[in-house]
Amino acid sequence: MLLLWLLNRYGLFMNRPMRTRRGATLASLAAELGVSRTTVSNAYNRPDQLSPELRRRVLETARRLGYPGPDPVARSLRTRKAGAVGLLLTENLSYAFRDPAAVGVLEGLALACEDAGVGLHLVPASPGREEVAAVHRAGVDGFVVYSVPDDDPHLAAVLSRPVPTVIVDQPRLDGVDRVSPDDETAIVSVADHVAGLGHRQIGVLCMRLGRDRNDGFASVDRQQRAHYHVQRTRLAALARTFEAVGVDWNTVPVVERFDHTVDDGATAARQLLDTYPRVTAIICTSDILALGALAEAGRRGLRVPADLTITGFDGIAEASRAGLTTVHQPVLEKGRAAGRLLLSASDRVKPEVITLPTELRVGTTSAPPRTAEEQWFGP
Amino acid sequence: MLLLWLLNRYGLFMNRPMRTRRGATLASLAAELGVSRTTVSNAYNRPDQLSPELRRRVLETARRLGYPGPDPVARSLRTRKAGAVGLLLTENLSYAFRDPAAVGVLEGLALACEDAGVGLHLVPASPGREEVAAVHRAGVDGFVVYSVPDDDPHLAAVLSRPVPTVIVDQPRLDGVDRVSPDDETAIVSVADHVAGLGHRQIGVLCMRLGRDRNDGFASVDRQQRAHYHVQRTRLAALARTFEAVGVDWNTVPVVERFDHTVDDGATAARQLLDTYPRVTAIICTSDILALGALAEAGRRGLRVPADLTITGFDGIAEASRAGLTTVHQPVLEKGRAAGRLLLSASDRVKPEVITLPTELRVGTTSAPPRTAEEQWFGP
DNA sequence: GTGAAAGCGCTAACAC
DNA sequence: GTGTTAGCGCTTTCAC
Repeated sequence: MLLLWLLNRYGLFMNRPMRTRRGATLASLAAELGVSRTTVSNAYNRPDQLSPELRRRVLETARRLGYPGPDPVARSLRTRKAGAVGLLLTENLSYAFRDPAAVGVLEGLALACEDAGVGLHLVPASPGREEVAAVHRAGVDGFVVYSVPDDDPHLAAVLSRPVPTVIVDQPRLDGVDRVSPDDETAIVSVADHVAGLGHRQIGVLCMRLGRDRNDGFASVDRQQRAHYHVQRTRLAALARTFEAVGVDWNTVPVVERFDHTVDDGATAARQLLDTYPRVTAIICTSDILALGALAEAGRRGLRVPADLTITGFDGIAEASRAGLTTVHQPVLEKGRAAGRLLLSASDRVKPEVITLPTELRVGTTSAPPRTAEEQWFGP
Repeated sequence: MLLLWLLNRYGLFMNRPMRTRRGATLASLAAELGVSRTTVSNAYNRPDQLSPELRRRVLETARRLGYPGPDPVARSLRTRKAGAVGLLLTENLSYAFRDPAAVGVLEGLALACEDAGVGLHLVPASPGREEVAAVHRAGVDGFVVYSVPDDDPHLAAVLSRPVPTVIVDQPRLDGVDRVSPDDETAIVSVADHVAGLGHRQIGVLCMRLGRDRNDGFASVDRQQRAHYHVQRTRLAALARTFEAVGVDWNTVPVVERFDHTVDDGATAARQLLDTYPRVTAIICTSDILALGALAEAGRRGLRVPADLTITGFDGIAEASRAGLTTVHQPVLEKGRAAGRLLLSASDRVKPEVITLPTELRVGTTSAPPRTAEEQWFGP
């Protein structure tokens, strides 16, 4: 039994006349049964189109011949439906799977796909790899693109394909569906909160601003030229808000990190505090970085928020556990909305942009700065 | 420009004579250029087969006509290569993405796929859904099946497809490639450790034993009939080890949980301790459950390991952070090995089984039991 | 270096 | 309820 199965599996077991040594096809099944291909096809796809008895015979013969049912690729070619959604994620997977915000999006997207009964095809695309062939090779009905830089070659490849595309977060492209939080409002709410507390000596920790690695301070020029729309927007909004309360943005240190881990957040905070020890608040463009900053503050014996205010962005579970002041965005919903949008794309004609709500969550890591006197003499 | 692009995108923009309103094809491109289809195909797939000049012309015309390159599905049909690996995961994705062990496997698999430049196709298959159509619809070159019950219908569907399959962890099927840790040895090392410390009043927390929900005590019969090979093996090995030191396994409470979360581990521990307060050690078949048990112990004011020994299984990062005594298994390697095995499947003929090493890691959650006197009068 | 012929395996009209 | 016809869009010998 097992032997037969193996032989059959490896295509060595052919009990039907055939030129090649491959398995049975719908045509060969039809021939064996003495019916037309249509009938066999119907047995699988439209059970109501043929008598139960005939259907039983077809399926039974199929089993006997080891016919595994209609070939999905051939069917896709014919029906012009791949039954899968592509996900483009230009990030190390090892990282993507560890970032709760990314996992949330992935999960939401997967849920939407599951609801629709379509597969989720992860396109292999590491950050370094310029190879976009994988995008062209993916047999999918559409793509979800998650947070890539403006000039990502994979994104260009995706857009060149004649299938609907939904971008999550970034970049912002006219004519392309998008799902993203109201980034501007969100970051402004944090900035207002921090500025409102009275902080004027601030520092910023941000994520990668370009496809090139720059682990260190980011000049205003670099900030403005950032290839990542989200970071660019957040920094610009911060600049505007603090300029409005009299802070010269040119004097505000912004530390960039290529990788996005808690450790990187910690080293970024260290770099910031080593050079600018008088900073009273660190605004981070992500919770992950903020958690790192929190760790570094602890290491230096700085009390948060008494000595230092730290804020994040995203509202991941770890952040609320740590009591981080942050902006929450519904990441799972983001992914799910993207999936739904994509799967309903054929119904629409005009590009749609879904903006998700965000919410400032004041935790225990933000407070008014100590006065200069307090700083030197204690409260 | 944008308008043109949009029109083209939605197939309304046809500058070529065509019956349908769909985009250009390789054939239409060839016609336009006055060359054969072969030449156009070569321009994409075998650049060395035609003059650079001609190739340039082809690509240039393609761009002009908005031809997105060879259709991946048609190509797959012709080449009999889908360029994707299917992943069958009969578990709520929301859970799968939260379980570090599962994420590790996923990540390793994704890495292997990335190395090979093939996509990873997540098959939509929730636990409840009996719908196996998605398996048949997936255009993939093979499947990786991650930890499903013996009688999973999706698994049956996968095996009916004429593509190679690699099973990770469970079930154990003759003739099918598999990658799994040495479960037996691993759990015995924990059991020996606990038994060696002198524990005789033990309790066990285990994961789902069948596709039916049974949140509560699991009879020996149920243990032995478990549809999940891994759990069955682990429980059997525990039974054997403790019987060997004089414990009657019939008296050992085993609490089962359908869902696999820290909270479930906590409620399971509560149920166990409420009914069997004299238990001195809780052996858990996963770190997640053990972390829950740890939390519950804290809630009850039980000191670990002074009052209660707790052990886990998997060696996830959270476990080492908590100092949990556990068995570590290389989850990332497991996924990567599965991917490599699958992608090299055509080279082999005989089924291969890869067994990964495990390692007992004694932490700070295991110690000898207090004597009866100590229990009542303190140390 | 280029082209002609021959399908890959299937489904959707439409006719019977 | 069942069969006939006509491709879906592509690659791949093999000839020229």
